[in-house]
Amino acid sequence: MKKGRVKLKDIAEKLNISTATVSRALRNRIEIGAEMREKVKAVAKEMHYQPNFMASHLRSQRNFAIGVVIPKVNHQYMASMINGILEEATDNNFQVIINVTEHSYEKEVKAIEMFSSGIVDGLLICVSNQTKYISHIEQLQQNNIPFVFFDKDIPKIEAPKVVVDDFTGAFVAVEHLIQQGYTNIAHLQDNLVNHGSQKRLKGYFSALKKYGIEKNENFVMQIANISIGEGRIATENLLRTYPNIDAIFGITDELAVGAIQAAKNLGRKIPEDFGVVGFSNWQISSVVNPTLSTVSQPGNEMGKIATKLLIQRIEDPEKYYEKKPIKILKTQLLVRESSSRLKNCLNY
Amino acid sequence: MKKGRVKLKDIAEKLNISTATVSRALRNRIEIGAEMREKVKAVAKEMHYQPNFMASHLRSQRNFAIGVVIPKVNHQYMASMINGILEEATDNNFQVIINVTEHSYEKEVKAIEMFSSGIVDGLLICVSNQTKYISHIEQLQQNNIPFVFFDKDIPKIEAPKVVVDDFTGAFVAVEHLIQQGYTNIAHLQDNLVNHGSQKRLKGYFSALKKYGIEKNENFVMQIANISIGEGRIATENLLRTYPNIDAIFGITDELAVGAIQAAKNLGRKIPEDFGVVGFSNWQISSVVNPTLSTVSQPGNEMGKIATKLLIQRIEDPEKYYEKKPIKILKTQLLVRESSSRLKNCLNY
DNA sequence: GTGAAAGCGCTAACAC
DNA sequence: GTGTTAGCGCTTTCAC
Repeated sequence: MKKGRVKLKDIAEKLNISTATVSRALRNRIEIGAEMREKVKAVAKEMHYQPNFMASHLRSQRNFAIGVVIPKVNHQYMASMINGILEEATDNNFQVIINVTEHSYEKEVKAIEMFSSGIVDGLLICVSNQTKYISHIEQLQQNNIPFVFFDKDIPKIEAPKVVVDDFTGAFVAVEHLIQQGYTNIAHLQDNLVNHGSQKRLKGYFSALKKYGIEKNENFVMQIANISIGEGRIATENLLRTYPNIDAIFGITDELAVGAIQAAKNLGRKIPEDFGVVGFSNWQISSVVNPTLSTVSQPGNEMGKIATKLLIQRIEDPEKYYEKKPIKILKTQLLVRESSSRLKNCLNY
Repeated sequence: MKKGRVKLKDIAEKLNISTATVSRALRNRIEIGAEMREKVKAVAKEMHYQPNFMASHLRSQRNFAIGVVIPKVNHQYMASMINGILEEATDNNFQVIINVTEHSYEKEVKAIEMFSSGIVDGLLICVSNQTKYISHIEQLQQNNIPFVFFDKDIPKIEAPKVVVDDFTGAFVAVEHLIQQGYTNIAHLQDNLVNHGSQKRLKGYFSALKKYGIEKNENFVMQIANISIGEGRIATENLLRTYPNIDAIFGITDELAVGAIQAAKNLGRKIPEDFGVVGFSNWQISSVVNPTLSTVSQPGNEMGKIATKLLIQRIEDPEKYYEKKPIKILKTQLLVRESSSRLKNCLNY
């Protein structure tokens, strides 16, 4: 596209053949003899030919590329999802283009608009936690662009989805705290916009209920901008107001690490006086002191499944048009030091 | 591109005007009257028109998009670089497409080939630490595709570069350890393929020399696959073989955190008996116990500068063709607990 | 097997 | 101001 780029025509002229023949030879079409094919390929290589995506895909209406929209790539779990996506896509000869929205609704809309404009065959979407409106997603459906939600779910929209079982993940985490003997368990939440967050909240309440612990709405803190520091501040405030709180379930590991810091600052002994469990198994969770118990999610598997679903419907839209499967993957509780009050309960 | 996608022609027919007028109206060209412009825009919106990137850019030879090639997005520093890139690009109305190579040479080549095919106007490249061959980069130059190296430098290639001062960063870190009274300072390295790594090694040697400490090649450990675990294992081996080692300078925070774990496992008191300094200021460095001193790098600034340089040469290739500036940014030593043997030296 | 020609959706040059 | 026309680089009929 820049001046001087080698194109099919240049190769054709050099060999005194037509561009059609060159195009066919480079794409290994059977019509072309082996001899000619090799000759063309040799010249193409020699001239450093790079096919022009724009042109070929404008013509063929196929890209062999998928777009990925994600809010952030800041921890183990996200990284493993991307790995899963890349592995599955590469196996199917698809390119992957990633667009990071930084949890901004505007950037998400822009990213999806950009991907809608013919650059990719389909989309893998993980919505930001600021996404309250969904018209940009509905537009995808109207434009017949296949997409699959992963990690984050928007219940209102009917589409294939791959998510983890947030409810059970949270339930098991809180149940574990209760079984370890903690009774006044607070919960650090995000802004609760996301459906998964709401399900984790329900899991938290449900576990309390099962063990006959009365729920206290004041024990749930909503934190708009999640960070270790915010988790620490929120926990310090909580513990000053309600000194009887003896455990924290954080909706992410960042908040949970903040809770550990706060508890230590206030002289609580972890896990003897105070228990903490996080969610997602970030790298920090195995480094912090004490190490943080957490709910790990199968990121790689999720990326792979989502990508497979997407490619299926790219390859055969009619066949999969009606099918909107929702895959719910299991989480795993990793018990580390921050919640192992009883003996022999560490499993990681 | 999918069946039924609305195109310029559909809008034109509905309004009984030409596609050219529609195109101009949508792009706010002055030739078009305000009334017509609004009418066209309204219809376009109503019909959910999405311009086709492929077509418009094939025609105009301009994308307003830049590609980013990076090995991994796994820590604070990388994330802040990407933020810087996104901020600067957005300010200039450029889209950003990111391709993660996972430190694989093959993926890097594929990513660059894909970006070379007209999808973006220019490239921001951070090479992987496996990149020993450079023909894929040279091809970019032959194809006149503007690019800027950032973070990682390939000395052999003449191109605009934005890097940090690895030599001084390492020098200051090791000097700090010496000033804190550590004398047998080992160094955990990566595979030394990367030029920046080599410069950090030189900085390490140079600081030792300045203070009359004889260098010991056995104190430098090369680690192929960097991780916390590998850092721990390497340090344990080092300390068993050379018990007199009393400090570690790690080329990344991951290795340094591994060193902290190893030293603790072997009963060394940090920072009293043993000092550790890392590089890059990952999130883990402020969470680990004791907190890790590290050399922080101005990621956001680097991303911004690299993006600015790239956009300059996209906008005006002739003017900047000859200029291949090399910007070297300053690092900052953050002294935390892991190396603060003397009083009042903490600065972070 | 190979070439000629049309056209993917859009924009720019040129008319009027 | 607006329409007509050509063509970006490629793939794909349809001839031969």
